[in-house]
Amino acid sequence: MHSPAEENYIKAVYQITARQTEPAGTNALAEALQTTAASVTDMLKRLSAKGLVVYAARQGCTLSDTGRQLALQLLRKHRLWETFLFEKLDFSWDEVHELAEQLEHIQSDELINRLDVFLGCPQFDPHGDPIPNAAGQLASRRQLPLASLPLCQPATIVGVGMHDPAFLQYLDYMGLRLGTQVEVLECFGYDLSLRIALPQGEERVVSHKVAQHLLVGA
Amino acid sequence: MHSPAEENYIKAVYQITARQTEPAGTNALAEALQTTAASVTDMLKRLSAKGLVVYAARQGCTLSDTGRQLALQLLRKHRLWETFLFEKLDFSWDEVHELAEQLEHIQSDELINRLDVFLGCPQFDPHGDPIPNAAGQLASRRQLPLASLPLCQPATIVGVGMHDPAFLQYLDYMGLRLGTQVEVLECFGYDLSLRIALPQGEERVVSHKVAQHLLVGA
DNA sequence: ATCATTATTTTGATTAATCAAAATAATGAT
DNA sequence: ATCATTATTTTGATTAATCAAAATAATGAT
Repeated sequence: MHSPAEENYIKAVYQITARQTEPAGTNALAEALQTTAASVTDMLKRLSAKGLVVYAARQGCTLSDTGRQLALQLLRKHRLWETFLFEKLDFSWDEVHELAEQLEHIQSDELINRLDVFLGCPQFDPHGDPIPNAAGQLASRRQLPLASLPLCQPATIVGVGMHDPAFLQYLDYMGLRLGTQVEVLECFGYDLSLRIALPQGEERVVSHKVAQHLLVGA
Repeated sequence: MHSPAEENYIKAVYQITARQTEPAGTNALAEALQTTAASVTDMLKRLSAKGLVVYAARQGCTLSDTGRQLALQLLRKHRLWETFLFEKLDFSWDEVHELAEQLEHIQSDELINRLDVFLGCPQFDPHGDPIPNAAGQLASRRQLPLASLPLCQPATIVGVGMHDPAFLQYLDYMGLRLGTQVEVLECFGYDLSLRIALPQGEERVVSHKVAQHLLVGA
């Protein structure tokens, strides 16, 4: 159906257009895909001919409806494979992304649906990101950065706003995992770092940057 | 490291040279890979330059030591994925091959070793074929075709000599699965078909062709 | 409005993988 | 030994994916 290269472009367009209102630019795509602008222009023409993207020279690129559906299916596959690797094969949450980048290109709806059932139809992946269902729908959830959580209001860690392996390893080291109960005890005005309470009377101090990328549900 | 196309050639050379003493011919490879002789000649030159095969024009092709190691690792990945699909995702033994053809190209030793552990380090795949270990070693086993089993000697189905989905579906339908106890009650001289006993007093009659491709362990 | 900078596209090439058709080597029968 | 058949390779092309360098369009500052 579609080559891995094509699928990677579709994912990149999806990701870039998800965080901005303008169409994805050639350079932004080249950056995201670790390739050159010339290659991107070339591929966008092919994807446009296939009806997966809307593209006109120098206007940038957006996904068509079919392109968006494809992107959501890829996201579904990626996140289900991540869940499999984390839950069943005991990979850590900083290791699963790279492997899922390969696994998401396996072509079989039947396989992915059975994997979904095998995993118990999870709603969220190991990073707390929502897993699209077979129809491409994403669960939504009430969440806010730990940095925005009021003092003395217990909450649960439900996700991360950054997927950098170093950040994830740091969170593991600090005992800050999905599902962990947290409560902000004190905010230091100087650098906005937070003193937080964990279960069993444990305490941690985390920087503002960390608190911005730790998502909690009330 | 190696492209899926290269890996498929290596597998084909392995399979062909496993069942004959001569090197694999260009046409035989083209047939196995569903491609043309011209493409094969071309690829053999590239694989030879990479040191994976031994090839000289019009002499046919054999695997080098590194090529053989690669072939065994591919076989390991293929059979472990088949086992996963069969044991965990409830695919039937006639469905697993095609999916494993894709999955075997996933590049990660760590992944495959963890999958191995997750599956309980199985020695044999859903067809009863041995799974190479991480060092490329294959378990061997005493086995013979049901057609060669003496009368009134109980045995267990341990493998199949043919992987055609239609054959595997037929065996399922007849209740002839890996692990099933069988005993030959009678051989009909006319067409060499066999009347066999299954557990719980069940009986079946199978053709000589079926009996040749059903492998049993005494 | 003009010009320098920046973003994007075009041009010309490359590599991997493929094929059809033509050329060549090997084989087997006489 | 010769010739027809068969197996294999070569030649010339194609497509997908890529890139460096050149060309072009858009943008923003003056």
